[in-house]
Amino acid sequence: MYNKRGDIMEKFRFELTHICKQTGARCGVIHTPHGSVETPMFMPVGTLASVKFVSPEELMEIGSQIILSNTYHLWLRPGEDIVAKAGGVQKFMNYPGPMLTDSGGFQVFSLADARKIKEEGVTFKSHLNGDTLFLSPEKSIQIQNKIGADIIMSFDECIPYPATYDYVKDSVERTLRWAKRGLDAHERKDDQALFGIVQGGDYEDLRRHCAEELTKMDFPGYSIGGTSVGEDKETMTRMIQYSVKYLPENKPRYLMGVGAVNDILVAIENGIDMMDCVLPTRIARHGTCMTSEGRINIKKAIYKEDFRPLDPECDCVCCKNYTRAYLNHLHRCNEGLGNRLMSIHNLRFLLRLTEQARAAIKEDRFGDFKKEILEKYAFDERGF
RNA sequence: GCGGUUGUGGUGAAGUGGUUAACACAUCAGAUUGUGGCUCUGACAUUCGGGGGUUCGAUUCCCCUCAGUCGCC
Repeated sequence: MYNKRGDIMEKFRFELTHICKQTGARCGVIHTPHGSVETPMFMPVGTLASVKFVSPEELMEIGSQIILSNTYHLWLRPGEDIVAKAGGVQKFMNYPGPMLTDSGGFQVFSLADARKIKEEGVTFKSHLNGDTLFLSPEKSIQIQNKIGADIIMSFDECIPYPATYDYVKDSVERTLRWAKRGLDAHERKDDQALFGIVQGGDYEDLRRHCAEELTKMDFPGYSIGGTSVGEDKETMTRMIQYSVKYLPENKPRYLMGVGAVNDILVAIENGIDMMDCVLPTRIARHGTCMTSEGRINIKKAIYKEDFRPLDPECDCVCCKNYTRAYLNHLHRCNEGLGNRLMSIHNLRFLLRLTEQARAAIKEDRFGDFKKEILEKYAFDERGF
C-alpha cells in the first residue's frame, strides 16, 4: 500500500471496484501521489502533523493508509512556510503515505473566539495568543498548497445543529461561493485533489442543492460536513443519505468527523468511502478503549488486577504484549506509554473494522457483516 | 521533668461561637465524533485527636488527657 520504493507520483484518481449487492456499500481505490488507499477506510487524525502519541512507523504497522492534518493548526504553528521548506507535510513529519488536510473551517467555528463571518471570509481570534486572524477560502487553499497534502478541503462553514432553515440556506449558498473561490485559487490541481464540502444541515433540499452545485464544479471528490455535531443518530443517517443521493457515483465521498463503530457501519452502508475521527485517539488518552467485549474504561478499579490483554481478539502491539492491569497502572501514573498503547489499539480496532468491511463488501454481504458486528460488540447508543 | 507549639476526610491544607466544614491531590463513577495531548462533569468528613466544662449553641473559648514536634534541664 505504501510507496516504500519511492514516490509514485500518480495523479489523483478514484477507482470504484465493487458495489455490495446486499447494500449500497462500495469498495474502491484512491490513487494519490504518495500511494494508494483502499476504500472504505478510516483515517487517523494528526492535527498538528502528529497523531498524538503514535509515530508514523507505528501507524504503518497497524494498517493506517492515510492520515489527516489540519490547516488552521499548522498555519498557526509552525507556519505553512516552514512546512513548505521541509518539503511538505509528509517529509516534515516523516510520513511517506498519503495525507489529507482539513481546511481549518471546523476550527474557526469550534475553537476560535469572537468570530465574524462575512462574504470575504472569517475574522476571529487565535486560540493561542488572541491575535486577530483572518481566514478566507483563498487563504485556506494557499496554505494547503504550501502544506502539500494529497487531498485538501475547501473552506466551509460547519453549521451547528440544530439550525433554522433560513440560516442553513444562507450558509450553504456562501459555502458554495467559497467552494468556487477555493477552486479558482487552487494552484496545485495536478498533485493535490481539492474536495468540495456538502452542507445543508438535515434539510434534504438544501443538501441536494449543495451536492448538485458542487458536482457542477466537478471536484475530484466530495466531503459531507456538518455531521457529528450533536445531532442524533437518525438525523446523522438522514444527513448522509440526503448528501450521497445527489453525489456522482464515480467520485469518492468523505464523511467528516465520524468515528463511532455504529456510525462507521451506517456510513459505509450508505456509500461512504472515507471517514476520519479524533474519537479513537481522544478516548484512548482519556482511558477508554473499544474492544471485542465492548467499551472498556481502563481507569476502573476492576482492572487493577486484571492480567488479561485489553482485547484478547486484537492483533495490535498493545493487546499482544500488555495486560489491563499494567495499562490501568500506566493511566493512574499518567505515563505516556499508556496513552500510546491505547491509542494504537483503538486505531487498530477501527482500521481492522474497515478492513473487514471491505472484505464483506467484496463478498456482497455487508448487510450481514454490519448486523454481526453490532450484535457481537453490543455497543451502546453512542455507538462505540 | 519543665516550657513552647501543633493535632480538621486517604494525603496536604483553609476556616468560623450559630443554617449544607473551603480548596487541592488521591479515590470512585461518568463524559468524549472534520483534536486547544496530560481534559471535562459528578460523588466523596452527620464531622474537626479523646474526655469534661462554659454557652441557647462549640471544630472554634476553658480544663484535663493523649499524640506529634521544637527548645531547655
